[in-house]
Amino acid sequence: MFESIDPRSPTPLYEQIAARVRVAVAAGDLAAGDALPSVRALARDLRVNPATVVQAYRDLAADGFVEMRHGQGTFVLEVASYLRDEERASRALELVRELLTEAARLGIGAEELARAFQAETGAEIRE
Amino acid sequence: MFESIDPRSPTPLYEQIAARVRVAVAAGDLAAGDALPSVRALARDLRVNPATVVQAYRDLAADGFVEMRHGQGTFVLEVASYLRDEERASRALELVRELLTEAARLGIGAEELARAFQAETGAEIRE
DNA sequence: CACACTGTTTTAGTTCACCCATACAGTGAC
DNA sequence: GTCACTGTATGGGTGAACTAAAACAGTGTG
Repeated sequence: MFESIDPRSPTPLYEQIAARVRVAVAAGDLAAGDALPSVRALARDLRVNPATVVQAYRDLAADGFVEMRHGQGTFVLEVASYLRDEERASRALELVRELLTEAARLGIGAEELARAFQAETGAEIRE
Repeated sequence: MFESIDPRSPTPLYEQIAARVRVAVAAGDLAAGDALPSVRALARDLRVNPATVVQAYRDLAADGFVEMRHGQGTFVLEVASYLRDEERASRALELVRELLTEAARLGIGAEELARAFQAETGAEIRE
């Protein structure tokens, strides 16, 4: 589930790990109540220090995504499940609208954004 | 022109200074060909080290906003259209990256965003 | 030339985010 | 209790970003 962690990426390891968990939850690979890999197990798999995984988990806990239970494990919370399917699509639309608004303020049009989006994600965009 | 610099702000001093110049240019307070305050003069006014002002000016020069002439001063450039395009493209990329980061926090991937973008702008996107 | 301005370069100190290592503490099965 | 797991807490090493200081170099005037 957490194969591709890139130590040379400019984004910190703990953020990459947290992002993986968020994606897994959003994609339904992890449901509310499910246990995440233990700190040590995941650290071993990713060849990373346990404290780094802890930092990722702590961030997720601060956001209300998961709950850390001393001696038991880290578990996905209910709240995370509302971000699914239509809800996700709607949230995506909202984010895109914010992007377009902010861009318009700078005189940047949709075409320019499309190019940037394509450059960043590799997606092919046509007008 | 550069009164309000806040040393306690989390945004670096040199970025604050550079931002002031951009605003001044955008607002027309500084026209093409105008000289910026000298490194030392501005540093004295802002009670900041000259090297800090240099870094701000260097950033602006790298963006094509100004030109630093050894022994003469720093001058606002004619904003050639291709430079504006470059600046716009760079800002667009920055905005898209923020979008992707924010989306990732919610477990929303690039694909979902591409769909939303297409729905909102009518642009055709292919993977 | 000297002089007073301009930007340039180099070096260094401070701070902070990131990551790691290690010891500490709770939980549950046996 | 003991054991094997779980998360917790503390301190340290590393490197990058930021700011500063000082010495170096170009320009134009008299």
